[in-house]
Amino acid sequence: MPNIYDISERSGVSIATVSRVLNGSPKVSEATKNKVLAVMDELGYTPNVFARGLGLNTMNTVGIMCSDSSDPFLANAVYYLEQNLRKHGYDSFLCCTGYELQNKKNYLELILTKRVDGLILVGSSLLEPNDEDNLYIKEAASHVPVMLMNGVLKGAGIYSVVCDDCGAVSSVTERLIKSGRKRILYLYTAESGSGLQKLKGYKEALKANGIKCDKDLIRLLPCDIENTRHLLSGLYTSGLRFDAVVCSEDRLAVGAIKAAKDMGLSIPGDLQVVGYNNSLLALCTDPELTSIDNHVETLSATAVKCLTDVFQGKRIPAKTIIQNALVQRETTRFQ
Amino acid sequence: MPNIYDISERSGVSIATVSRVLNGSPKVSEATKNKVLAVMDELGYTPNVFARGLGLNTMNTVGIMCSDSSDPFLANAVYYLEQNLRKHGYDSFLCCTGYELQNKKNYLELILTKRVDGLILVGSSLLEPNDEDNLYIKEAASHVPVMLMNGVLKGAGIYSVVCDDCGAVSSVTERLIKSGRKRILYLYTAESGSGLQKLKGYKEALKANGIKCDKDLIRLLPCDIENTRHLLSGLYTSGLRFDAVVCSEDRLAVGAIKAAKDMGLSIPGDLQVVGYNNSLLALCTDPELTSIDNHVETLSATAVKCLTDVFQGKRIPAKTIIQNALVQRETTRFQ
DNA sequence: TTGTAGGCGTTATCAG
DNA sequence: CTGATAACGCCTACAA
Repeated sequence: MPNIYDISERSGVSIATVSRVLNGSPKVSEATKNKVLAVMDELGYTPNVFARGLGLNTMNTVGIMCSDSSDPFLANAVYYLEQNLRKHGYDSFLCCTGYELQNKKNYLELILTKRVDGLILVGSSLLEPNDEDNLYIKEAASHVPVMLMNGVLKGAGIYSVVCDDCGAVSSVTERLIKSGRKRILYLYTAESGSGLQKLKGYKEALKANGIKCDKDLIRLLPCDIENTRHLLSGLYTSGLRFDAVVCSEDRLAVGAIKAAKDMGLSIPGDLQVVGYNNSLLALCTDPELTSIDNHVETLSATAVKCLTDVFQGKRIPAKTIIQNALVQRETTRFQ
Repeated sequence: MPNIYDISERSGVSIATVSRVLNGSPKVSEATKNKVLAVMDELGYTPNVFARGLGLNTMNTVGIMCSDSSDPFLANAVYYLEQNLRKHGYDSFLCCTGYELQNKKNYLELILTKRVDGLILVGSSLLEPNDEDNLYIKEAASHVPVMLMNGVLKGAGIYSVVCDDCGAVSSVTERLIKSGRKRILYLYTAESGSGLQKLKGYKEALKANGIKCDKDLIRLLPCDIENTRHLLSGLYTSGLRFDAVVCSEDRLAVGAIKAAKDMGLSIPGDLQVVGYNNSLLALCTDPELTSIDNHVETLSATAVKCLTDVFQGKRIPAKTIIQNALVQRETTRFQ
């Protein structure tokens, strides 16, 4: 592989001049510039990123961390993030941490080792409910800017882009109530930031409409179709009644739809169902699932925009909120 | 950030010794080793990857290229690849190219620029049907080893890990035939490597069972649920008859299931449906979808294993074949 | 406009 | 076992 000396020699100029051409310095005569470029082309020269990084201490790379990139929502996010970063001239280092705190810590350290220019943490599942367990993130933020996507954490160098999860759930719950539903089941999978926001929205809507919150109607469960299906069937068999289900994940909603069939309930007549994320799954069920769309694309684009703004020394708000939208399909019936 | 000189100074040894400790060289006395380690710990020392890369010309990083990491199959693959690479001590550079040839070329060049140690190209959609359009990959393989996951290309430094797509489709088609189906529709989305392999399997099964291949029953279409649904309904309305559908993607199969409902056909009685990839979608439909599982996890693990073997100078076969398995659910009825 | 020389932080090759 | 010292390839004052 040719280096800057080869180019220098071949084109009869010094390495400094070659370097200048490489970096588009204005103080190089057109003639020498063309000559050098020609030689570079001829020899198939590519600058060595290590050498460059060594001096500049940057490699135009952003680390993306998520718990599990095979989760449909996160997969989408990772995709859009990568696309947007590239558009801004940055490459992506991907890192899937799983759900254990110690792993998250290890990976974060590892990724910092790689001298990334910034960090994007995707998904609220990366944040621990206990605030002191997130100290390692604050520590990281003292080295490079950290963007949280769908999660909020306060600290210097930490920025968040989030959906209005609370508002979205509150709004849809309210619409269910207005359509006559009184016993609305709420299913969620994690006590994570957005999980709690959504729950908050649910409770707010009930309260605003004078409905007492029934603990039996709020269920924390793993994110699994079959499991949800059995749980709901079980609850129904044991006498619990509900006329709507709001879920924090589309997967739960799929389970709910299947359970309805088991229980002989018609959708949306006997039971209305709302999912979250508006993923591909929403189009696969029968009837098709009404779901809250959290605009991953916008969310990702905003995260990248904010991060690159920070790189350029601009000041940006610590928290940016994106509105989400309800996509109505066949599992609900309200205006 | 402390460097090797700081450690050297503080611990009273030369940088050479520090470096030896860093790399676990055996010829360092236990005493000095401990002393150095203590200082490193105290100062929170992290070796600079750029400097290291500069000398070694490697950063223990593998580039992962795929067309679209939000595709459920590719998302899974990316996830498992990342996990496995990390297990072997490699980091992942992710690159989503989209489907245009020129972009693929650009990204490949870009990723090589980053001095990755190897390349994994995921999904047959990265390969062009026209062989000379894949020259850029062969070119890349002259620099670093290239692993193709679910695609085959011959050339020095190019290795493939693939499923037996042909065999899997052939087998399931044969079972449909044995169960009495005669007019089996075959839907596929791309003339890519695995797309053609699957088609080949379909044709082989027909031939082996003395059924003439009807061109009308083979359809190339975009990978979209709604579109598939309408196409099938349209075909049916216009008089085409079929009693089974084999699809190259689960998404197509979802469309087929919905179309069956539109047409008033019962599944699996009037119509049996088989999908491909055994993705989450297969669990969302009603009835649940029988699908061919191509063992992404095994596939990914194998790809990484092979690549790291190559790194270590081992000789590995140019092509490794993984068997896939049929997961029977409710859209088929055969033994 | 161009060239010279020093530095970035490691690793590796020699001597001791 | 340990220490000097020369690469590795690029960037950038500073000089010319």
